[in-house]
Amino acid sequence: MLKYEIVADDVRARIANGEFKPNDQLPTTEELCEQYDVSKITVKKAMDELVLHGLIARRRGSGSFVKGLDDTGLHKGTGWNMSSQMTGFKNEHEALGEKVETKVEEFSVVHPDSEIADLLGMEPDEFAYYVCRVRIANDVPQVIEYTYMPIKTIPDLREKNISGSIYDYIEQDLGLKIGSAHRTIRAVLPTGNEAELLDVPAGTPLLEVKQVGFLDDGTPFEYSTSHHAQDYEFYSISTH
Amino acid sequence: MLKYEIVADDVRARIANGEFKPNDQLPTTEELCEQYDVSKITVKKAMDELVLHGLIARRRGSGSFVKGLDDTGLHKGTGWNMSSQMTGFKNEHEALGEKVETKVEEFSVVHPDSEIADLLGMEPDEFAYYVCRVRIANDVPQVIEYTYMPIKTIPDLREKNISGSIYDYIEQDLGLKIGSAHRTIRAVLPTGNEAELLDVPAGTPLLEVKQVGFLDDGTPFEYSTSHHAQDYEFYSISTH
DNA sequence: CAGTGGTCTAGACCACGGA
DNA sequence: CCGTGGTCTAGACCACTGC
Repeated sequence: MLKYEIVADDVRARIANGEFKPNDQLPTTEELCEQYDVSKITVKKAMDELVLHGLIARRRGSGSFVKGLDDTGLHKGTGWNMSSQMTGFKNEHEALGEKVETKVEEFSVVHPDSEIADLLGMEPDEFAYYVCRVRIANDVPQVIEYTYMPIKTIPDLREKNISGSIYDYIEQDLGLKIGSAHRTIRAVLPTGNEAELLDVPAGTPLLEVKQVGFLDDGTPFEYSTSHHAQDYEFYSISTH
Repeated sequence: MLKYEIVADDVRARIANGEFKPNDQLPTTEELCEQYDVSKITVKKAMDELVLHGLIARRRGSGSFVKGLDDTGLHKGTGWNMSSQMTGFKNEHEALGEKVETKVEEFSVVHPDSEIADLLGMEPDEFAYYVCRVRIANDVPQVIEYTYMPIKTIPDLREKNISGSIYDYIEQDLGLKIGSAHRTIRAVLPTGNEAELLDVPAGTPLLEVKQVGFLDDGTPFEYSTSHHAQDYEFYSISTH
């Protein structure tokens, strides 16, 4: 394990167990260097992680402070909410001990329209898989997904792959690495068909997440639109 | 201007002007060190910025690559969408040359309920300003905001401040610095009153953004709930 | 095995905050 | 003024990719 991860994890643990409370000032960089026997830059990198995840704020000239936040509020679970948004529906819900099912509504090979082809870096004559799935947790339909994946990037997709976790297929079977996702979020209403598949009344507001997924070398591998029911929440931290 | 900012800005410009195209490999770290006459760590920091903003991907052992993305897609404007989400409604829309108005629906001093008081680090007997505003751009109502701000942190708020930009009041008049925001996003329907104020039909889906804002020393200064109409989109980039 | 990016160091120097 | 965190360097070493 990297040194800066050890430092970040340990300081995070000390915040979680109450040694450092909201609004407390943390030890100075120099003190942390001594405590963990690492250099200043390593402490800096560790603290930058905690800033990125919203646990602390640092101010030149005055010090580092634990953010005034209760664990009971917006800030649920381990505090690693952002990263869980990259592991996929199945892994996320199974980690919570929920029963996960997937209903494949459609699975075909198509030429995506030009907007989607552009986003995926595809020529007009290339093919992509098109998958429409309803994801179900504990017998309650949660979300309907419409996904396009270029065949040249994600080859040989089969029925058995798409009824489980496509992310696992990509990372474990194909040996590729998922790097990042660009998302646009809106509020929408279900179509008649969606209301039926998601088992919600017509007029129920849904959270739409449009996403382009990228491999770790920057290649786009997925364009998907998801319509989330059941009061799904998206969590995000911004920094100046 | 810092060296890593110069490097990051210049590489970003070279991507924007087409010198580096989507899926191209960037110069190696060593080459960039020579081009800009800086050290390896400075190039690393500059490239980390670009990774964070979704422009490039880096892979140990093989190189750095421009992400396969058109400017015309999700990736609008200057590519700095995330950071614009920290400047407030007025500054954001005036930067687009739009006429901005604010209708103050309510302005009072209250004891917030215990959940909000907790999130703002307030004792039960403390007071907070409560503001309800409708923000209007080019004569079209865009969003209705319900905001709580602790008086101890944001003192002496007046009518004239809330009809402009509260963020400007905090940063320019009070001399405080805004640091970060934690947001939770859902889809909701307007109440009857909201539909009227936002001038949308009942049943129009709205994007709800619940937010706790923090100063740069980690003090929470704002709890707000916003209901956005007009197909407002929220943009976000996640990394593994 | 060569080439790439990632981590880490010790130490110099700078910018900012607050008494 | 001192104490804080931020930037930057030169260079050592490590980890991963891909031929």
